[in-house]
Amino acid sequence: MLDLKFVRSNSDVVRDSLIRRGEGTDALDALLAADEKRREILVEVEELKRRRNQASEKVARLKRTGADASEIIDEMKGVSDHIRGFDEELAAVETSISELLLGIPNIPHESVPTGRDDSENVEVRRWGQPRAFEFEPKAHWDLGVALDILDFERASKITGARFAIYKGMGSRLVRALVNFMLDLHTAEHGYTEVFPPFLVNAASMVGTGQLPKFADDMFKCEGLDYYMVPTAEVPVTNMYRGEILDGACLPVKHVAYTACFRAEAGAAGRDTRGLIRQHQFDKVELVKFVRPDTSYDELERLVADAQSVLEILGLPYRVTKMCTGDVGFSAAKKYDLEVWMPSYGRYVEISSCSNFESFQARRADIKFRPAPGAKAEFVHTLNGSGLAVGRTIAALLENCQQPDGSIAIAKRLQPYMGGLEAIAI
RNA sequence: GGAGAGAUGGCUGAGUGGUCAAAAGCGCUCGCCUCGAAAGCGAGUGGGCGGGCAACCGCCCCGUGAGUUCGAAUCUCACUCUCUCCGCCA
Repeated sequence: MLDLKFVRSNSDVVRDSLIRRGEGTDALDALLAADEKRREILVEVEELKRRRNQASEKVARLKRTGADASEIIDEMKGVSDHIRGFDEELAAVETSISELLLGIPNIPHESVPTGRDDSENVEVRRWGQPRAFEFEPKAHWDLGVALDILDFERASKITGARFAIYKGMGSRLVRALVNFMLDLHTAEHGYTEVFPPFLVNAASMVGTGQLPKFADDMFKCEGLDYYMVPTAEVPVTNMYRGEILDGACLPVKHVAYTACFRAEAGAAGRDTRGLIRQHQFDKVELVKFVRPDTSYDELERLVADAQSVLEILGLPYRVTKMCTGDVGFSAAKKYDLEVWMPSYGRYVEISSCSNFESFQARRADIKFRPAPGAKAEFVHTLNGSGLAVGRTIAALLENCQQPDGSIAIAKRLQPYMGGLEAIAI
């Protein structure tokens, strides 16, 4: 959410941002009109309330001395009715203001390239070489089923499409990757581990920006105000909702494993095979709360932390900078890490690292006190996957497959796999 | 699920219809004292919104939302959360 005062006094900046994102500006115009209307009502109703307060004071004084105050009281009855009417009008305008404001996306950082969609994202760098196979490489869904470590058919029986069962060493591999990633980020990158609830309330979803705009993308528990987390970003960022953090504690860095649940409403027919697009997947997420003047440095470090997972696993990847049309609703700047996926013959997103500046902090009311006694300010929040486990497994199966269909296990992962060097039949 | 207690500022905690943004204490900031520090003493110290060039002025906020009243932290109702006891349970 943007600051209403900022929008009012910099409407041209906001308008330009919407145009750069390829969005309409009707909501902005409606917002500016509602804001003006609100201030008109406010001036009138506040004047009436001032009169009422003065009269109340007078009544109190008169009553204390035992004098009669009925004349003032009768007069104020009319004023109070008037106030009630204005207050109702005001509440209606304020409701529409907050709805409109919640629907306006963040302003992209100046370093974000202007572009219409993902085709105009900018590649920043590459690491590693896609392997030249001396045999016909198989897709991970074929490899996994052949090794009996993935079972999509039974998963669709017990639940439905876009679910998977990991079995045997496949299941072990999930556990190994989660543990490896958590160990790496806590021990080497200074993150504090968190294990949060997998269900969150609507206020949390609003806080990080999933609601109200993206209600169709997630699963809601029927009859309850609970949503299944689409990413650990939601519970972890909202841990500090409504709080003022001690400036001396910043940056606060958390790493969390959760299962993630996404409805994938707009993705019918896409990535229907394999582990790439599932309704349920596992992810280790990095979340930071930082001082505003450090947030872009922190974003670069966050990307480096995520990259190191791919490098240790020996998976070739590239980093792309999202353009204004693909940066996402809440982010001011976003990098994607894309891993080489032989079955796709291209790089596939495996991590998304964003700086939200104060957009989420304002929605979730997360502040910090820069120094003892100083005025509290909004923190900047960042997050990134470190990494998505399902896609990591897909990448490992495909990139580390051997001619006989077995999978070589990366050195750093072997201790987590009970010393296993390869998954074979 | 049943019974009861509670929710007040950065924290502890008083306030049960009329100058209450709210006592007191702690914490914090500044000053005095000191070679320096601690202690002590003094002053200050919540947030949001609006008007004004500014000094400043006004409105709102005591878990959330409705209501009663000329007037609500205080009374009524609903909800949420926390704690205690009972039941159930991985």
